Amino acid sequence: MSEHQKYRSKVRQEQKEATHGQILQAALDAFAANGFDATSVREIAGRAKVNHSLVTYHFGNKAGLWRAAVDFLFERLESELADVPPVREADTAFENIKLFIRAYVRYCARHPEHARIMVQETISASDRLDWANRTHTKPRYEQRASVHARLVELGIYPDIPHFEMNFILAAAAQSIFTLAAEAKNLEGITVLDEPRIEAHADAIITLFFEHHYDGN
Amino acid sequence: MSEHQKYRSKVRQEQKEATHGQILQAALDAFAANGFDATSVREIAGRAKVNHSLVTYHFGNKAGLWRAAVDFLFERLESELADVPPVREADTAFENIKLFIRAYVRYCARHPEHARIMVQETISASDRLDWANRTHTKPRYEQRASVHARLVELGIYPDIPHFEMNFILAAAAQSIFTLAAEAKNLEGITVLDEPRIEAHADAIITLFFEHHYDGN
DNA sequence: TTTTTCATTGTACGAATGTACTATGAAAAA
DNA sequence: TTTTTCATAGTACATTCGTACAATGAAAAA
Repeated sequence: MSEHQKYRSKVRQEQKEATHGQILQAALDAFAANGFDATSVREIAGRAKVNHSLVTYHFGNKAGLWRAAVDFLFERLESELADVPPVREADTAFENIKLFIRAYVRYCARHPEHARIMVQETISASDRLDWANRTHTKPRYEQRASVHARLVELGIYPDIPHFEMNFILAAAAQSIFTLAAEAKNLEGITVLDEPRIEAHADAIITLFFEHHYDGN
Repeated sequence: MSEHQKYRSKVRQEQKEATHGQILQAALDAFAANGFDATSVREIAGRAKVNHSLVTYHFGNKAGLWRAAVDFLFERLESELADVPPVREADTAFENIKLFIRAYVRYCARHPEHARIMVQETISASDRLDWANRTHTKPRYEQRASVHARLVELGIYPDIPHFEMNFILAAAAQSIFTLAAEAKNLEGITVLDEPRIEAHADAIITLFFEHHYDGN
């Protein structure tokens, strides 16, 4: 092979990347549905319609595939929320935080596997969680902390710790989509259609920011 | 054996019930930590320090043990929240719903395994979930729906569907305890000590009922 | 005392697991 | 054309799984 050849055959490379992507997608579905330990490499390969050995070939091992899947999730999150206007100017901060909440609710509905995977891993307190927090969650968390401080300063957020606010808001936004099976079961509702998603964003915004009981 | 003998040896019966209870407790811990499929009967037996065959003997099979564990959880929930004053009288409704929220937050902190088990099962959308919803969740949900209607009528709750309110409130109350590993990881915080539990209840009540941003 | 009961223990087995390994064969390189 | 590469497929293996079933032995019953 020529020393200068940087690219192998384009056809082959594209085929390889297609396989890589199929396995990754199948892994996202399977890990979200069943969690890491209860998902078998062979099940993922079956969903992706490839031989089970290809998982080892493309990702080293099962844990490597999981990390690749989680990398994918957070990179997509970052890119899909990239154009939400930042919370900075006092006169637009209130509208912008509501825009952000709405955008995040839509993201949760579009990609429920993200929260499903992370919730299961958090409950198990695995060392995969440590890795994911170090690599993805914590940087984002600290970034939001400064936004939180600004919003408290502006009087938009009540003066409760970011720690509390972060968990409450994330849980409120994610839960009906992460737990869609419960919604289906309790109300016969399919939670992932558009009007219902907007209704959920409305509910959170109303409850947190636009509702006030004056104490009778 | 005499036809009239209803009770076998008390000593033996107590010993048997003790074993039964040990297995049940171990199952709660294990199912909460790893979910149904990723928990092995042998691991549960190991935690309970009994032979693995006793699981089959006492509970028929793994699924039977799971159902017994979930029965236990909901019965304990019922009994531990039994003496929270009901929301009926208009002049005490606001205080009473806050009392209920505080009591529920405390329950979530005291027994995080409850939400952990149910969340994992809901994400997996197993048929164990169908059983649990039919047997436990749905009756409680419908009971709360009537309380919700009363609170909307009184102007305490905003006029958003019970469906939304139920998910948001439950998620807000449960999340920091269900996801205690994340709290530990992000802030180094052990979430289960008493002042922090009260702080969490305060945060929810403030955010939902006592905070209002007037727009400006 | 002898017999019966039954909570517990021990054993066994087919199925499924993660992954290391070899084999294959079409396409790229020589 | 012949040789090499490498993405994919097949095989093999130790380990663990749920659970069926037989063995045990101390306590209860007779």
